[in-house]
Amino acid sequence: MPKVSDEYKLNRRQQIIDAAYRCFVRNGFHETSMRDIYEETQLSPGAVYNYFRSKEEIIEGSFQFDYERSRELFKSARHSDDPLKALEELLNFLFTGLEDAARLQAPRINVQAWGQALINRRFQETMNQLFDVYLDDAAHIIGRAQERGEVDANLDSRAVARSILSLYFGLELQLALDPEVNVRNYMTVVKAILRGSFRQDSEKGQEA
Amino acid sequence: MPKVSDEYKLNRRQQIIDAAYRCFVRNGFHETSMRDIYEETQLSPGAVYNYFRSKEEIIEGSFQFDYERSRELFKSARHSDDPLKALEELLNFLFTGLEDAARLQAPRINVQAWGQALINRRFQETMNQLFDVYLDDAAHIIGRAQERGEVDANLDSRAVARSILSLYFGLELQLALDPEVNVRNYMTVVKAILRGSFRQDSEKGQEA
Amino acid sequence: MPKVSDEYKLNRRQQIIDAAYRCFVRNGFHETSMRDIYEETQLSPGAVYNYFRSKEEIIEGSFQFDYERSRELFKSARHSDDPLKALEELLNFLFTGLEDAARLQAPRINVQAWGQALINRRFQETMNQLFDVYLDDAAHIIGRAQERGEVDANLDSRAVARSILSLYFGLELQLALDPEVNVRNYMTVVKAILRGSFRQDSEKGQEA
Amino acid sequence: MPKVSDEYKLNRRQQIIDAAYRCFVRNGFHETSMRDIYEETQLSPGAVYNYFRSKEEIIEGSFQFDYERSRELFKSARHSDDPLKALEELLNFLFTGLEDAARLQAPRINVQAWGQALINRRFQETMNQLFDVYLDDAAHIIGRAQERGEVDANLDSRAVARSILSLYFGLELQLALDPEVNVRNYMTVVKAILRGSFRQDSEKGQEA
DNA sequence: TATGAATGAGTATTCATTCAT
DNA sequence: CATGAATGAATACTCATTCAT
Repeated sequence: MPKVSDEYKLNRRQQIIDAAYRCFVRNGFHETSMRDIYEETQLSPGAVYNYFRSKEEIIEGSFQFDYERSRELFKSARHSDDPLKALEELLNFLFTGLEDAARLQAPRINVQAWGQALINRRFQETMNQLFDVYLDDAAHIIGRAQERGEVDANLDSRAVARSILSLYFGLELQLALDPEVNVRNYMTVVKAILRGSFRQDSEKGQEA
Repeated sequence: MPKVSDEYKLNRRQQIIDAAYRCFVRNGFHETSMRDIYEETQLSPGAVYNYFRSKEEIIEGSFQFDYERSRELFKSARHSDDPLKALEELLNFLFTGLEDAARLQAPRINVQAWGQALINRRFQETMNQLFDVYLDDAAHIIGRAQERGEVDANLDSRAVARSILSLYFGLELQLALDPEVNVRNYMTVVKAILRGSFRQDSEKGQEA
Repeated sequence: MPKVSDEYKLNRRQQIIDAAYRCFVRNGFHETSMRDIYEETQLSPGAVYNYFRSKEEIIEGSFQFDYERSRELFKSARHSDDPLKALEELLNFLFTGLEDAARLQAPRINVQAWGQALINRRFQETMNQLFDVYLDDAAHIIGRAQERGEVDANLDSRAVARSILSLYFGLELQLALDPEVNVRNYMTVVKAILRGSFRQDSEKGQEA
Repeated sequence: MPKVSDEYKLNRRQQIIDAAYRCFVRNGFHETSMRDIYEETQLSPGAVYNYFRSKEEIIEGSFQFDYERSRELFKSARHSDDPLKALEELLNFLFTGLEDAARLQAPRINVQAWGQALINRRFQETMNQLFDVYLDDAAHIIGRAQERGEVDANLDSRAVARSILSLYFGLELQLALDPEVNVRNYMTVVKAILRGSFRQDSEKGQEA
């Protein structure tokens, strides 16, 4: 086979990642052998190794957050006039994305990736970077909401950011174990928390 | 060699689990070989296999939620006069437990266990059972709070329960990646959410 | 299988080396696969790896010069009253050893080892050490013979030592390619060289 | 692409051999992959295979004694009036050639080729042929010297020839391991052996 | 019960070679 | 002639598990 277009190569690469993805969803990273992958790909072992240097590289290739898009949204939320509203819109985007991802069983991959991140240096760094960026942005947004008197100023803004992250990743975990989880209802709850309408006024009235 | 007391056997069993636990924290389930385990145990391979039928059994043995105690607390919370208060106390207990567990690096084990649950039938069943029980109890408590007009009745009680579960497991994930996470501050945020004091009145005043 | 005597283990080790030796003689280091070795051993792959950490270790184990014995002889030759006679006896021993070794096809292994020494650091060091020791000793012996007026003092003693080494290794090479080479006749020539009786007086008489 | 001149093809062929030679000197035949070779050549795998049918053919191509020239010299030495003198000149030529070859690290290739000859039929035949021709010629020359009373007639002429071959190949081995070996000094020793001046008269005088 | 030597299916990866373009 | 993607048999080595002592 002669020289081949970059597109051809990217397609092949994607083909391998897709095949690996299906294997990983079925059997996990460790129960999936290279054999499984290249049989699923309908390629020869050598062909797979033309596109990836190792199994680990394939694993890394198989989970890709839409990092760019969400980072962008976080950034713009930082400068919004109404930080909580921007945060809500952002979460709306993220949770909707999760709903789609769940249909592709991405949570199954990602939950395994968390475990991998505890073992593998490169994974860990990627994961930490991701978390830190999100935490920083979210904490900043919360901080601004606190300045505006919209969020209890006594709360640690980073802790609030962590709780929001938990609401996201906790849902991802639950979706991994059960893809039928009703994401819409869950989102409604998250919004209620952000809006302060989770707890009813009745009691507050009593307290007042 | 003569028959040996049950206590002796239990001790040996625990000794193996402890050794395995240390290995798993260090290197994860899959990067830990049986060799690693029996070297850490100072036992022979055959000896280990006298107490566990397989590596998988050891893995299963190595993560044990304090299932009994928390179930009990959930049960009693179900019948409390002040469900939200009972829930808060319950979460207080669970989060404090997590703080302790983090010192033993248990979250590192549990996060891996989530990944394992996606692959391994038995793990999955255990995990689902656990989740379902917690979800059922928490949803029931929330339902009662809704009946009492303390929580927005429009929210799906199970979705609320899921969000609470997320706040717990999301923290566990963050602790696995970074054991220095400030659990106290996080708990304060969770309480603020439950009490409805997360969002400030200022804006609500405007709405009124 | 329980704990086993050291003798047992040494025997197994030797059994593996012997099997590998036969394979190497047949097919060389590189054309011999681990599979060949453990099939020749009638052992399982794992069993072989209980005794050797790698194929390379087996290769190293498979060629063992009688280093100790010959070193000893070299040493004592250094202090002999009649250095050339001692050297001759020494060579007698070495060549006879080679004759025996040739029956076991050892030269085939050693010639390959020379090639390996050019590639592999550890081999090279071993080989160089061996050569240096022999060269030093032989050069010293020649030096003493020169002092006694028995060898042309204009010759570089180390170069003489090198030529003696060549007579040895050159024979080994020839034996590797053809085990039927007549070692006795060859030894006679070497002795004639050492004794100066290789070249006939006839011509010298003419010169006188 | 159009048909191409023979010169072009020969150049390409030589280019590949040169590249392979460099690789073999560095890493040996077996640690050198075809990949190494065609990367060193700056050619594609397919291109290399247009000029050589296999890796083995490249290996064969990479070591080429100046067979023709030395055969010629041997032949003429056979018919010389002064056989020993002719032999000395011949060796002079061969050793000088070795000195040059050592600068190109040819001994490193040849020592490996000896090992290869033990494994590979074609190599073995080539090598044996070479040896036999040399041995036959050298033995014949020695025989003539014996007839002329210049060499001890009791020595087996073929054994003498073998010892001379050893002096040559033994030096090659030593040069492979250490290219700094002083070839000039070594040649002086070889000449002294041929001339019978290696051993001093002093002792002989005593014997007389 | 404890031992640890032995098992052998399984692993990721390599690499000489081919052939469609 | 040149390209280089594809092939796939072969490789060294691992590791959960067994079982004779």
